[in-house]
Amino acid sequence: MTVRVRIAPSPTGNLHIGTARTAVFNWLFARHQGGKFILRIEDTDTERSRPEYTENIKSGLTWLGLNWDEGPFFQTNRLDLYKKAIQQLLDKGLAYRCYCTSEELEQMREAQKARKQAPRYDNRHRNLTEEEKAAFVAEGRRPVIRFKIEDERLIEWNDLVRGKVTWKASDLGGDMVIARAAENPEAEFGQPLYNLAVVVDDTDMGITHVVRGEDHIANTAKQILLYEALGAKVPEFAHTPLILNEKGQKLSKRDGVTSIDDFKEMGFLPEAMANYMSLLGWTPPDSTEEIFTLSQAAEKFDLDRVNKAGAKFDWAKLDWINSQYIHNMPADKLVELLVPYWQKAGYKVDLESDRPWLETLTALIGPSLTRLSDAPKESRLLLGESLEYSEDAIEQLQKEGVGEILTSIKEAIESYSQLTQDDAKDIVKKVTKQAKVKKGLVMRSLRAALMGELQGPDLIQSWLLLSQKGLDKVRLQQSLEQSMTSES
RNA sequence: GGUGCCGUAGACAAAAUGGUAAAGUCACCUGUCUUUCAAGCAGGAAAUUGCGGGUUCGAUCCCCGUCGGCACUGCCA
Repeated sequence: MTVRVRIAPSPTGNLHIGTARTAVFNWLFARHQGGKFILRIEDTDTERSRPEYTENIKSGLTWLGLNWDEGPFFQTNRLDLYKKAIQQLLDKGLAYRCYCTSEELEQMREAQKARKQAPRYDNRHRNLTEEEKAAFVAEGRRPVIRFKIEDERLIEWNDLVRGKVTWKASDLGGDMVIARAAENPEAEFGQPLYNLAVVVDDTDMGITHVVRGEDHIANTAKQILLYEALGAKVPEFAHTPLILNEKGQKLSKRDGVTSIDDFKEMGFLPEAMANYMSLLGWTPPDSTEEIFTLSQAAEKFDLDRVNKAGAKFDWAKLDWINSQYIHNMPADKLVELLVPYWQKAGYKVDLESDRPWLETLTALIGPSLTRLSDAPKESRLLLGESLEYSEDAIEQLQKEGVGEILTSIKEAIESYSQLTQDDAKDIVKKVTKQAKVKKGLVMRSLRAALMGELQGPDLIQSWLLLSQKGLDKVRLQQSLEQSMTSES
């Protein structure tokens, strides 16, 4: 039997991290089993569904490297299938028309709550007489279709993550709505609803394993009933733990950044995101190494190593994983990812005309980056024209003898048309000897003069970069003025 | 209110068919390298395995209870 799994997002928002993580698990499972990973867009909620969200979901999955083998299928293109299934249930007497108004239902639930009872539909229209039906119709009411749920049923399945799960049908809230009321008075019934559409699709698409978040557990119980009613084979189920926010609640849009787009924008790499998401609730068998690609994970992935407890989302760990990917990326590749962030920050960089310089810059600041978006901040002193001296840099510049040292360096530079690394080192050595001071003093002073700060990436490299832009002389001059004015 | 699930260090978590001092990773701290920061490397600290009881020679792993957290409880998905 070939394994077939699916990710079935609804296009009512951008690709959410929770959906993406579910997609990761499905993808890993499919790849490990040599099965198929299918994308299905659940757009039966026509009110809230938007094509741009579908696009966002597709591009997000693609960005993460979660390629699908079939689809995307759209539920709105498959309405006939659902209609047929609903009609079938109606014909078999397993479903019926319910004419309750939403006000009536709400009132009923309120009353139940007031009596401290569990809110549920009381199946009041299950056995309407023809006269009663006719009366509702005459009132202009349009019915929904409800699927009968027999309270005494016990639903059981062997969950691939949680083991044996049992559910009493009486805890499912009464007969469930599977189709909305028709908007068109001619129609038999309206839009099919989630649980019905899912079961029809999963059956039709030959889905063998349904891997989804544990917030769907109650739906699984309902859906098993539907599979049986439709005479379909029940697939295997696996319910993964939820991703939790800092407070331990299900991560939701209210927690700020939750869409994959946002993470991309913030400078996270797709490999890092996928890596981190796979670790949210799953551990590889020999788990001392936590940096791995999706394909490497797929080799070892198994649902029985998926954890049952919810996983708290940890920015620090994501950052660390992201930094690992950035640090291990060759500069010629990394630079291409950095350019947009520089440009967004207002720096006029042009990869085509300035590639070697930008690549050297990238190699220099690479190890300081946690997110791609750190690039402007980490490289601003090398990219920017003007310089603001920090307090300790000014202090450094005002130290005795520093002015002379900088002057010597400035003079030394004049004799080079193009400074090389060796030249730079030679100059430092010479000036150090000449001034009879420690090398540290020269380096610190030079750093203060060139960068305006006392800390940062390798100074010689930074100097060379500035030199290639002709900025070293300018800054040396500027710092000399700075030290003079302050000295007086 | 009901139902379900979960509860190992700040976070993610491993392991034991019940058996010697409970993996690993991040964060944190220290050292090292360096002109400096970061990265890297080396090391350190951190858990009476939610709590109480039971079974047992022995439980964190089994049983009972309890507390806490979360999820679900829609003509959303």
